[in-house]
Amino acid sequence: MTADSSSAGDPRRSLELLWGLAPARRRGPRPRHSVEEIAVAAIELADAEGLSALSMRRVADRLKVATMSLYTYVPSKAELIDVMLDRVYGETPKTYAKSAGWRARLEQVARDNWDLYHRHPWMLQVVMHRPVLGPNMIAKFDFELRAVDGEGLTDLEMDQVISLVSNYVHGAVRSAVEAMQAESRTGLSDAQWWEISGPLLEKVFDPAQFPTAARVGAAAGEAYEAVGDPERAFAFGLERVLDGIEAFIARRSA
Amino acid sequence: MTADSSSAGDPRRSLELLWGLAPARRRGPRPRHSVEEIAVAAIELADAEGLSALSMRRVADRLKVATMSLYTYVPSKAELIDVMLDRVYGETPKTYAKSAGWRARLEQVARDNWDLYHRHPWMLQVVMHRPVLGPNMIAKFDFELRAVDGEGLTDLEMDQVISLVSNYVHGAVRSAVEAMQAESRTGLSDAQWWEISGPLLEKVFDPAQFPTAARVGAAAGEAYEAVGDPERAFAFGLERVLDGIEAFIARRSA
DNA sequence: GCCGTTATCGTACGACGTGCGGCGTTTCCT
DNA sequence: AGGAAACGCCGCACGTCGTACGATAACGGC
Repeated sequence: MTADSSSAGDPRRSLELLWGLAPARRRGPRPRHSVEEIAVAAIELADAEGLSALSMRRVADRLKVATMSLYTYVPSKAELIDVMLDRVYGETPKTYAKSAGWRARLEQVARDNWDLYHRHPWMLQVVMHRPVLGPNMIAKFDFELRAVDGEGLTDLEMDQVISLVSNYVHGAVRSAVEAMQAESRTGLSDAQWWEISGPLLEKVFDPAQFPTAARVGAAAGEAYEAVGDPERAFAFGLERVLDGIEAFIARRSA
Repeated sequence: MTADSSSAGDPRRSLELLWGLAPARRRGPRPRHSVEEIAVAAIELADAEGLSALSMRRVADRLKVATMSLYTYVPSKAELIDVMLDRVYGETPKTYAKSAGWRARLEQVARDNWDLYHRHPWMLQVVMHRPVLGPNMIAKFDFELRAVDGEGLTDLEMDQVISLVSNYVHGAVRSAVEAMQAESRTGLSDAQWWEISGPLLEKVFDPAQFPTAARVGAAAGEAYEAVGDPERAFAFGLERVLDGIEAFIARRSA
C-alpha cells in the first residue's frame, strides 16, 4: 500500500468508476465535485511534482476540500490512480494516416507513447497489479493492435508485437526521463554532479580493468551532453525493433 | 523523498559507501554491524515483501538494532538503496562462453537480466536519479558492452545497442512480474478477478466497437492462462530485437 | 585513568493513507 | 407539511513512514 499502485481495490468499484456507472443518486446533498474533477486535479499535481507528491491531502487542498471528502468519490488512492491512468490514456491519437503501412503505424504508436510518458512521467512509476480496464485503455489497446492487423499474424503474435513495442518504449522513456529529471530532483546539475563524482571515481576506478566501459562511457557521456540525444537513442532502438518485426512479418508471409 | 529512489543524497558519501572507502576508524565503540550486513538484510526484506515493505524500521528490526543506529552506517534510505542495487548487480555472471558469437552473448545478457529482475523485483520500482557508479554496476556495464565489441560498431552505437536490449528487458520483466504478483498483492486469483470483472465488463464493453481488442484480448487471455507464457512472450520479443540488431550489424559491415 | 571520539538509541516532528462517527443538507414518503 | 432516511462533508485519531536531535555509553590513544 505504501507503494504507488493501482488496481489494488475492489474491481467492481473500480469498473463502476472507470465507466461512470454511478448508482444514480437519490437523496442527500448535491455533490460539489466529481470523480473527473478530482482526477484532473490529481493529474495536474502529479505532472507538476511527481508521483511522490501525489497525496490525498494535497489533492484535497487543490480543490479546497477536506481530505476525507475525496473518499466519497473514490474508495481509495489506488482507484484514483486507476482513473488518472485511464484518463491520460485518452490523450493519445486514435487514428492513423490513411496511406500509412504497418511500419509507419507502429512507429506512430511508439512515438505517441513516448510523448504521453513525457507529458505524464508519473505513469512510469505506477505499478499495475491488473490491467486498468477503462474505456480509454481498451480503445488505446484496440487502436494499437490495428497497427499490425491484417498482416498475416496470429492474434497471439499481434499481441506479442504490440507488447514488444510497448515494453521497449516504456524502458526507453524511463531512461530518458530519469536522466532529464536528475537535475531538478537532486538540485545538482550534471556538471556539478560530475565535478564531485569525477575526481573520486578516478581514484577508485581503474580504466585498465574495464577498458570497454571506460571508452564507451566517455563517448556516451560526451554525446549526451548534447541535448536531445536521448531522443536519438530512442529512435535508434526503435528502428532496430521495427527491423526485427519486419523480418518476422516477411518470413511469415513467405 | 517519499518515492523509493536512489542517488538522491550526497554523491561523495554515496561513492565512499559503494567502494568501501571508510575514513579509517580511530576511536569509539566497535561497530557491531557493517554496511554490507545492512544491505543484505534490506535486500532480503525487499525480496520477500517488496519495496513498499522496505523501511528503516523493518531493516533495523531484522538486525535487532534500534532504527536510528542504521544512520551511523548509511546517511539515508536513498544511499542504502544505492548499495543494495550495486550489490545485486554483482550477482549476474561476468563471463561468456568462449565459442559464443555476439548474438549468443547478447541473448545471455538479456536472460541474465531477466533472471536478476525476477530474483529482485523491487529493482523495477527503484527510480534512479543518477547512475549508481558502484564497482559491480561498472563491471556489469563493461561486461555487457563486450557482447558487441569488435563487431564494427562505433562506441556510441555499442551503447545504444546495449540500451536497447536493457530497455526491452526492463519493460518485458515489468509486465511479467506485475502479472505474477497480481494475485499475491491483491489476494484475488486471476480467476476470481475475472469472475467479478467479466460480467461487469460485458455490460459496458461493446465488442463491435473494438473488434480487434476483443478478439486479441480473448486469445491472449487464454494463452496466458498457461503458466510460463510471459516467458514465451519475452523470448519472442527478444528474437525480434536481436534480428533487428543483426540487420544493423550486417549493414554496418557491408 | 582520562579525554576525545564515535556507536547506539529514545524521543519527537511532520508527513502519509484512511477508519470512524458526527453534522447538516437534500429528497422521498407519507 | 413534516418526519425519516440517505448521503456529502469533515474533524479527529491511529499506525505508518523518514529522519533530526541530544543523551549515553563504549572504546582508543595518551
